[in-house]
This record gives sequence, structure tokens and C-alpha cells, in this order.
Amino acid sequence: MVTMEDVARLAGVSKMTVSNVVNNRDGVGDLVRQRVLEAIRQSGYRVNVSARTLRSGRTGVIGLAVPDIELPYFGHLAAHVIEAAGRQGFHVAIEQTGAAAAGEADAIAHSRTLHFDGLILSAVELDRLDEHPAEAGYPLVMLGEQDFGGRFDHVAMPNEEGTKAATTHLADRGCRRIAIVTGRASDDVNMVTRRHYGYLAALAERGIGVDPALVFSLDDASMEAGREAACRLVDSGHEIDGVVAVTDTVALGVLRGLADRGLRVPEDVRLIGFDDIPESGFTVPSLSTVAPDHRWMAERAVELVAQRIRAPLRPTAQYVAPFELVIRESTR
Amino acid sequence: MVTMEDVARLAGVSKMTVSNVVNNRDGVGDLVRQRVLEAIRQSGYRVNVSARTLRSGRTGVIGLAVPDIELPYFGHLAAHVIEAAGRQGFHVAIEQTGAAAAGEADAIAHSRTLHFDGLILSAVELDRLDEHPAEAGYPLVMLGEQDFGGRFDHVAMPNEEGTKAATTHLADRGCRRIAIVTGRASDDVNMVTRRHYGYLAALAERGIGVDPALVFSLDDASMEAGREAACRLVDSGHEIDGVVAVTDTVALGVLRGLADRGLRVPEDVRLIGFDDIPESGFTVPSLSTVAPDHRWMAERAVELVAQRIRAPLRPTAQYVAPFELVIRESTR
DNA sequence: TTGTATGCGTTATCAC
DNA sequence: GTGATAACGCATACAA
Repeated sequence: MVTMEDVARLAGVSKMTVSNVVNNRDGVGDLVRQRVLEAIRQSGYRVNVSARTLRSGRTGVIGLAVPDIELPYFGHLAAHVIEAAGRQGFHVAIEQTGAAAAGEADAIAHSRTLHFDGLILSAVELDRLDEHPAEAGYPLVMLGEQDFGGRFDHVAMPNEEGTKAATTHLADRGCRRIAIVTGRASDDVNMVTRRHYGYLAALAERGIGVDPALVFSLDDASMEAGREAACRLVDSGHEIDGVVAVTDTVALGVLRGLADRGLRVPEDVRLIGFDDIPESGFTVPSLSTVAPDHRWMAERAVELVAQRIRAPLRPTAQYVAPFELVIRESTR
Repeated sequence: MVTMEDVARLAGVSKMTVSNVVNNRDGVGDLVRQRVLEAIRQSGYRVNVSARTLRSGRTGVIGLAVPDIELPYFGHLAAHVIEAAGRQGFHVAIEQTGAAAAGEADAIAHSRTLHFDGLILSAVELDRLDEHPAEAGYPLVMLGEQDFGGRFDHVAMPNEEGTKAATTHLADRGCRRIAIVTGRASDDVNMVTRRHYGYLAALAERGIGVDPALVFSLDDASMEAGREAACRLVDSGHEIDGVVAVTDTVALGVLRGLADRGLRVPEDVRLIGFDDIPESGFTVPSLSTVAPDHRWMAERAVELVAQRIRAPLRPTAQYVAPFELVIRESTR
């Protein structure tokens, strides 16, 4: 391995001068700088990140912990985070938490072990971070789902507002028997509950009564679960003319389930999702959805970790992502 | 930051003993070991990976370079690689190359700069790695697409065999006017060309003539490109009763494009893809496809880098992934 | 079984 | 402007 020592010898300077050139510090003469750069080129020298890290205490890597990179939504998000982090000079290491509280706590511990400078955590289950006091003071940004009451930097989805807008849209299209396919309501701060509130608020505003038979809870937000839910909803015999799906991924499954049962979208049932994953524009029929600005979210999240790395004691900040309703064929 | 020194002081031993406990080496008394473990727990000590790396010369991280983590296929693949690497004690850092040769060469250089122990490169464009001799001897495994004639460890897709099987399947269902929606044929070793060969071989075997009007080349393998291709193919007025899509992602677009033009699948046109991404089972109609064993591929790739890290001079190995034909509604 | 000395490649500090 | 020296936290080699 080529070290600064080697470069220094080659250029006839001390290794400190090489360090100064490598890090673009001033106080190095133009002539010497040229000699050093040439020596670097010739020798194929690369800085040893471990040594630099050991010395400076920073790795230049931020972690991104998501439930499952395979779910289109998180792949989508990861792409934006990687891009935004790159612009700020950070690399991104991805962890998968498996949508379990244990995995999420692990990811935090793990992130510290690997000495990531910070962590962006897309938490869906971890609702009591208080129980992990050892992690206090670590640059941690919550992204997307949960709400921790101002205790963390947080970039939130427009859960309630978005779902309310989606439900209202169905009502305005004439739907009166609107079902919601949602997740388990484990407590009152998580994404699922927020979206459910939005649904209820919209119904109330439009004077539509709530029928508990039209609320369908899923164990996980997968396509398969959505498909099954749709089938059972139809099989139950209750009349339905609209479905609000908790995510686009679930909506893809619902779309398929309705087809399994011979119902046409939007003629028999209108359907709307949440997330605007790329696939949604290409289904048959194409899927109406709530489209939060993912790029904006990723940028805010990276910005927040970067800020917290620089200023660990800064007060926490909370953002809610902007969104728009994208109307496609499934609610025409 | 808590160091071994601190733990040693707390446990009343030397830091060397702490090191031995942490690394599970024997030669430490049971009593002392307990004391040390307790001290570690109390102090919240975590090993400093940078220091260890600096000393050992290894980072425990392997890079995974893919064109775009946002494409379902690569997200899918990444999930498997992360899992397989975890089992071998490696972490994975993901790089996006943007499907450009420059990005792919960069990924290699970058990987070395960050001192990853090795790199799994899912190359789609880089066809002349010879031009990068500086990278010789670096543990590099090619995954998926290209073929480098035995110069690298390589886990290949069953490009030719799979596409041939897909095309044959369409023929056996009675199709005689089979189109292929493929990528640019830039040279004779890449994925696109291999798949095209498979298509031609199947037609020849079934005695079906090749009509150049039925070969449609895409600039990129996106859903949007697939949709446009389907529309133009239909608008061209040539009769078509089957379509082989170069990837499932493209097939999703083709499915949508056919719907745009009012053609029914499979009644008017049968359609088959390649990859078996999760979405394929949930489209309407569901998509028949060539399903390579992604888990198997990820495991082989990780195994190969791990081996090469241990034995840099071992002769290269080539694998072709097994596959099966998954028949769904789009070719019924 | 445990402790001591030394060095990995880099950067901060301070002297020249 | 440039260079010498001392850390950063850990693990190897060897001494006790």
C-alpha cells in the first residue's frame, strides 16, 4: 500500500506537506504543490480512510435504515438519500430492519458500532426510543413514518393530510361506501393511525357515516396482503364503491384482488393509494395516489443529519413533506 | 468515546486482555473474562472499527455497485446480497453507477479509495475493463449482465437460455408473429445481445421466420420506454401475437402500452418478461416471466468475493444462474 | 494467563 | 511555507 510517507519521499517533502496538499489546505507553495500532486499521480496513492477516521473521529458515512430495500417505496427513497448525501460529501450504508422494533434498535446500535457519523432511520415499529437512552446525543434523524413528539429531528410524511385528501377525492367522485385497507393500529402515533384519522376526518367532513365493516387491517403492507384483503372485502358481501389503500404497494395488491373477483376499476370500485411509486403510473388501470415529495424528504433528512453532526446540541426540527394528489384512471 | 483503555481500567486488567475478550480469543481466565464483559456492558464500550481496520488492513465492507437501486430488479438483488454478506460477516455499501461505463469505472476506483475489501459490480455498460489495469488484483466479482470471457469471477444470468425458453413458450402457445422489445445492441457480449440470440435461436428451432419489423430497440430498460415501444409497435400496423420483453420492468411498460392501444393480453397478444420481480405476480393480467434464482446469484457472488479476498490469486470462476419459466395469465 | 512495547497511516500542534 | 513529533485505538510479538 502506498502511504503519504512514500509520496513525501518521492516528492522530496515531509508527509505533513503531502497531507496539506491532499486536504486542499493553504500554506503550501505552488511549486511544492505541483511536485506533490505529480508524485501522487505517479504512485497511485489513495488516502487511507481508516487512518484519517481514527485521527479525525469521523467516517464520512451516514447510515440509512429502512424496513426492506426490496419494497419499491424504500428503494425509491434510498436512491434520493444516496444522491442528496453525495452532494453533501457523505456516503450511505444501507441497513435493513425487517420492519421490527428489534431490527430498528439494532440498526442504531450497529450504526454506532460502525462509527457512522449519523443515522437516518425510517422507523415503522420503534415507538419507544426512550428505552434506548444510551443512544442519546447520537445524530439520528427519523424519516417518514413515526412521530416522536419533537424529541428527534424528523421528516414526516403528510399522513393525515394526504389520506384525508385522498378520501375526500373519492367522496367527491360520488363514492359513499368507502373502505380503507390499512395496517395494524398498534398505538396512536404511528403512520397507520395517522392515515386512519385522515380517512375518518374526510368522511365526517362529507357527512358519510363510518361502517366498521369497511375497515380492513393488514398484518404487513405487502402486495400479497393487499390482494387478500380485497378478496375478503368483496367476499364479505358488503357493498363497496371506493377503496383507500394505506400504500401504493398495498394498492397494487388490492387492484389485483379486485380483478380476481371480477370487479372493474374504476367502474365498480374506485381505488386510491399513497406514495406514488413509479409502478403506479403503469398499472392497468393506472393508480391515483397521494404523492409526497420524496426528493424533498431525502434532502431535508440529509440536511438535518449533516447539521446535527456539526451542532449536536441544536434544538430538534420537524418537517412535514408537501404532497399532491395525482389523479389517474383508478378514480376517473 | 470509551476505549479499551477505559474498559481495562474499570475491570482492573490491561487493555490487551480486553482485546482478547472482545475478539473471543482464548487464554483468558473465566473470572477475568466475566469482569471484562461486565465492564464493557457498564461502560457501553464499542470497538473502534477504524482502529482495528488500520491495524488489520481490512474494513469488513464490500461494495455493491448497481445501475440504479430504484429499479425493482436491483432493489431485489441488493436485498439478497446484503443478507448473504451479513451471513459471511460483511457489510455492504451500495453505489449507483447510473448505467454508464464512466459510473462503473468510478465505482471501482471509489471502492478502492474507501478501502472496501472487495466489490460486486453489476455492470451493464463497462465492456472494456482491460482499460483499467490499475485495478488488477482487486477482489472484483461481476454480477448479472456482461460477460468478460473468464477474466473475472462472474455470476451470469441465463440470458440466452432463458430468452430462448421464453420465446419457445410463446411459439408453443401458438404465436407466430413474435416481437422482441430489447435494448441497444452495443456489442456482442452484453445482456441485450445474449437475450436477442436466445430469441433468434428459438424462432429458428420452431421454424418461424425473423421479421426485422418485429425487433424493437430501447434506449433504456425502463417502464416508460416499454410503454412507448408497445405503442409504436402497434401503431406501425404490423401484425403481432406475442411479445418477448427484455426485462419485467420493460414488460410492465409494454403491458400498459398495449392497454393504451386497446389490445387485450393474452387474448390478442401474449407477453412474457425476464427477471420475475415481485410486481409481476400482481399485474392485471399477471405476467409470465423467466425467473432466475436471485438468491442463488447473490449467494454465489458474495461467496466469490469472500474467497478472492482470502485467496487473491485463485483462478477465476464463472457461474450461470439456474432459472425456471413462471407461467402466469399473460401467456395463458 | 497477563502485561509491555511498538506500529498501522493520518492529522494537530507547534517549532523552525 | 515547511517539517518534526505526538497522538488517535487497536492488535501483533514477545516478555514476564
